[in-house]
Amino acid sequence: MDALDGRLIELFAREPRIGVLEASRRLSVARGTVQARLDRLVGDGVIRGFGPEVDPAALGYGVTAFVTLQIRQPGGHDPVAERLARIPEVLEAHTITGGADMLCRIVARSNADLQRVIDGVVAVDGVERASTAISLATQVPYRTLPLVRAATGTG
Amino acid sequence: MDALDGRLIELFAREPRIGVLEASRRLSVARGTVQARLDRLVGDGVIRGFGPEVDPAALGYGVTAFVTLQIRQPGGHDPVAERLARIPEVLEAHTITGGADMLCRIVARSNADLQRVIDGVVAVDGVERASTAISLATQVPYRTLPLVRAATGTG
DNA sequence: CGATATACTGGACAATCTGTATAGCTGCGG
DNA sequence: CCGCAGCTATACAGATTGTCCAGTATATCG
Repeated sequence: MDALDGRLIELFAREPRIGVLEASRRLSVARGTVQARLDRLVGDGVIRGFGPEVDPAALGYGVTAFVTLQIRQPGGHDPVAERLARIPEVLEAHTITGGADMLCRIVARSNADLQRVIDGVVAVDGVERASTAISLATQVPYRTLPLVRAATGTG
Repeated sequence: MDALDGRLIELFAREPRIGVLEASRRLSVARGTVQARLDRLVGDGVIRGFGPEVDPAALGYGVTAFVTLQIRQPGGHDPVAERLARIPEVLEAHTITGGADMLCRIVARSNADLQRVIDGVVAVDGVERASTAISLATQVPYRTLPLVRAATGTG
């Protein structure tokens, strides 16, 4: 990861459609270089992929909430996670340190719908207790560019 | 959003590189249809973009933590968010309901480095208190495909 | 110091894809 | 019954991709 990698990622983040050739022009390097760098970044897992980023809100799921769970320990976390994964509205789940055992991000169509989703979560076998915090506003939307810049000494 | 949209998103999520033409072949529809659908999905904001997904862990930031903040109310949330946004390791920040005022996702290079990042967060003017939960494992990685399927009645 | 490996440049090629446009067909709503 | 919207099928020029190659500079190693 050097500065060129950083600029490359930034460029593609800003204008994903430009393609390798145009990118090489913008960065003033040979096309083969861009191609090689990109292949390496993907190969190393730095870039997970170029999939479409779907906005849950545009799909009608305008309510986001963070739910912390307390798990009945005997079973362990994995079986719980496996069942949580079956709920489409559970976008993400982590085991965490601290008072709670897991933290998940869920979405719902409305506050009323949120109740339904939460019911689905607490109905998961092994979940003892759930505590919900609704996201009122996304002050900083998920991003990684500043981190890339920090890591590569770019911009 | 109908089933074709769902299959289209799923296809591009699985193999982002295939291109419009190949996608039209896979879905057995005309190329123009795929192009029109894609344009509409992007136009409607359902698909935010096709930017590279960067893995912070591959960049050396292997530690993820969720920090809940209590904010000194007089200033409001926005100035705090604005300052949090300047910290590259803050990947995301929300204002939330419940005991705490904000929840942010941060990353760091190590547990020791996490201390540095948290110090940076609590140093933000307006932050009264911070409570950190380290992510031990990502049981369900961030995903939206199941939601797309649920919303479109796909597979 | 000399030899080898690595990365980048600049160029070439065929095959493919994109952007864009047209015309005809079909189902739905007025 | 008519018109509109969405889809199919097709066309074409221009651009891009995947893949080579040779030459050069920088770095590494013995």
